[in-house]
Amino acid sequence: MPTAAKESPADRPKRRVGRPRVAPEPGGGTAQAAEPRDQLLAAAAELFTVQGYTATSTRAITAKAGMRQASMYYHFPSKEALLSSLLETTVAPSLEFAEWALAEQDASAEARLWALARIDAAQLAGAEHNLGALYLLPEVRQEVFAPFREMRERLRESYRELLGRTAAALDYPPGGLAQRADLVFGLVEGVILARMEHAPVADPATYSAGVADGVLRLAECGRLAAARTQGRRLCADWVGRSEHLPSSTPAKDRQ
Amino acid sequence: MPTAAKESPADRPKRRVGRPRVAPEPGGGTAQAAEPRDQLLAAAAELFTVQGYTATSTRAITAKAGMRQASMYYHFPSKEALLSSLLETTVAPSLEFAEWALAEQDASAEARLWALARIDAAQLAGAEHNLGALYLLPEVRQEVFAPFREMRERLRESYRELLGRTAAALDYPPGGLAQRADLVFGLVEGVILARMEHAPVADPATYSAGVADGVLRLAECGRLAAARTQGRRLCADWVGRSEHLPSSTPAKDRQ
DNA sequence: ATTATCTATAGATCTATAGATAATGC
DNA sequence: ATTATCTATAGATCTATAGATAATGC
Repeated sequence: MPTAAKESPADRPKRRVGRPRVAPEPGGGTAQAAEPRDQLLAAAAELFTVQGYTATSTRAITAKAGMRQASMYYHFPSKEALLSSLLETTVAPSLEFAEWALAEQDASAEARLWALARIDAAQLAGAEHNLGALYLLPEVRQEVFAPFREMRERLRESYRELLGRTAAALDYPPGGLAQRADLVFGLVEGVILARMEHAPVADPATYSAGVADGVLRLAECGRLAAARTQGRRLCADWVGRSEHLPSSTPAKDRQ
Repeated sequence: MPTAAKESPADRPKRRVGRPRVAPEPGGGTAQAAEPRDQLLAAAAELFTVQGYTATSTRAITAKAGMRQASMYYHFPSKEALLSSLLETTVAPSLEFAEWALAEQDASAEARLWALARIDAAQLAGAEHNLGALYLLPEVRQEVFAPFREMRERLRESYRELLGRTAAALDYPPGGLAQRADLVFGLVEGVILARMEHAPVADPATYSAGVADGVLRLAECGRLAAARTQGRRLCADWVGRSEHLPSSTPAKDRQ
């Protein structure tokens, strides 16, 4: 008989290699069967978004993940690495879409702008634990996190670029484009702020479509209905497309 | 001869009561002649907004203010009290305007909404050290800061209230008002996010008027020009009004 | 005497490392 | 033998308090 099934069918507690944990899985939070690395990421995501980075101790993270403080360092070299990993998985999907949309010359700039806002807002609204708030952590200004700030800056640039290609942009006053782009970006990220104070967004799909509509209103593009129709198609194309590719993000990040 | 001039005319270094400081005023930052309490607040404002609350030590604050770590506790009972004081002076002015505007039944809801956004955005854009970012600090969720979260919630409510009184609101879908209010609030607070990543806003007056215009576009109020004209008048009324009153905020907070 | 600072430090953290240990794999 | 955990702890913080001290005020 060749090698037995690598993943046990989850009907038994799955015996793992290595010294067993002494700390119990705390009820609720993390899925029991998850990999330790993912348990740590999930715990850190919740604590960093709610309490902040410096205010969250490695002890608190590991307690929530169900292990001892020092065991974290078997999976991550530092506390910073945890935040880096979370930042990475948060910004990457939106940025990938932005760069794909920029290249889709067939669609109108308005439709692509709508679609970008729609995808971006949906990701912010739908993610567990308001991950977008991680970018607002002051600690992200530290030099270690510069790569993620740059990714985010590229995302902002994509908004500016698409906005500049809309027909309405021709009528903006000099210097108005940059300001308008700030407003647009702020509108999308308003999702983060809303989540910080309210409960999680009830219906991400509707909400993010409303955000995307708002973006076009702000941009003073007319013909909203047409752009929305075409934009929806772009979103659908992207989702279909990325489902065939070997996804870089784990399946549970999608929804 | 009666009591001499209480304030020396600033031509001499002004001899203060109490043991002299040993730490030098660090160049730049704080005005030399400021009160120690204000020096601490200014230092904390810069450090909290840039580095975050927990990541900023009392030692760093006092070093920037030009005194020793323990001397802070003569002026403030705790590090939390410093943040509380900053939060208070940041939210109070906008909230005062909001409550005045809500009561000004003579003006249209559109004009008052424009004016609120204008005043609020100008305060966020013009303040030194992006003080609005203090509300985004995760630590503000702690119970001690609940009063300030409530003040801010009342400000958000004011936006919702004015938005609900616009003519356009009649056409919003059910449940659309709350979402629209979130978008509006997010748009205004986008100023904070823009400042977090860019340089300070070059021209707060123009910028904040642009934000206020954007709010009405988002709200789908027509007749923007009329609302803007009336809104500008409301802003002017308020500024004139508050200059006669005994201001609760120190003079240097205005600008 | 009062004021505003200082020095020194207690006591409580917090991150990361060293080295032991209890499982499975072969 | 390898893996994934554990216990224990070094070393570096950090906040707040105790008590001394160097000015001015009267």
